Amino acid sequence: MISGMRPFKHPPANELLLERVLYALSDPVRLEIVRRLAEVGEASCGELDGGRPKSSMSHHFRVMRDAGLVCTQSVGTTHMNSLRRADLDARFPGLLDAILNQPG
Amino acid sequence: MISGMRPFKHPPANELLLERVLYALSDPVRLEIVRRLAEVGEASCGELDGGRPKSSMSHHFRVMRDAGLVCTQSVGTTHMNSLRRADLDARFPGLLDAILNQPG
DNA sequence: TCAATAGTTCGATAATATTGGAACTATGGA
DNA sequence: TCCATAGTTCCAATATTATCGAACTATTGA
Repeated sequence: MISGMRPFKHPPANELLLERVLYALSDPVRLEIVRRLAEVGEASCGELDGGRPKSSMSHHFRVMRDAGLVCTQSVGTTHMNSLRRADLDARFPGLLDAILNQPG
Repeated sequence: MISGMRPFKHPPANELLLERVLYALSDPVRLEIVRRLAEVGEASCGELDGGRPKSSMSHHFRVMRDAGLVCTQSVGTTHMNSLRRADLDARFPGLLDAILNQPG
């Protein structure tokens, strides 16, 4: 089978909204996930739940996807998530780095 | 009378939380107010409502104060608001500038 | 002292978000 | 084919937030 099933909706970089990005990052769980992704590059959903229920995690990932923070793609039986660094940097220069450099 | 009545609670710089700051800025009304304050330095509440009811504005200013974004002090019969730039820059270096430099 | 102005606080309502269980889908492996 | 794994979707319950009128407080000026 050709990979890349599961048509997750990822908004194009030029349509990302600053407010949405800030909102997505204002939740401790999501901010931690973004930090982790910045470190490790990519990770499955399961690797990033802190023992939290899958449905809750699924919700948080959707918020981050809708905001344009992360990109999710099917790889075998897991969903790999990664930061949309390039898109974010293009649309909001310096923003992501400024946030990730903060204590927290 | 000695000025500076109205003991508004302004959290100390070292206690500011990144999540709270991001949340406060994730609302279009508040983000616009912060942008405006960055331009004009300081302004009363009334100068920054966009025809919105006073009670709504009061709510938004409180959110921003609690997050540590703005400082409010009584001046005569008005409340003057200003960005807590120095405190924010000390606690979250580069964050405020990065956000204010964004389009939107 | 009285009226006007600026803004807060209270209270109710509506809108939005978070949480998590249960059922469902898709994939890979035995 | 059957099972386990990974995650989504659906749903209901709870919690948080936003909005705005009305009543209240503080300050200035007449």
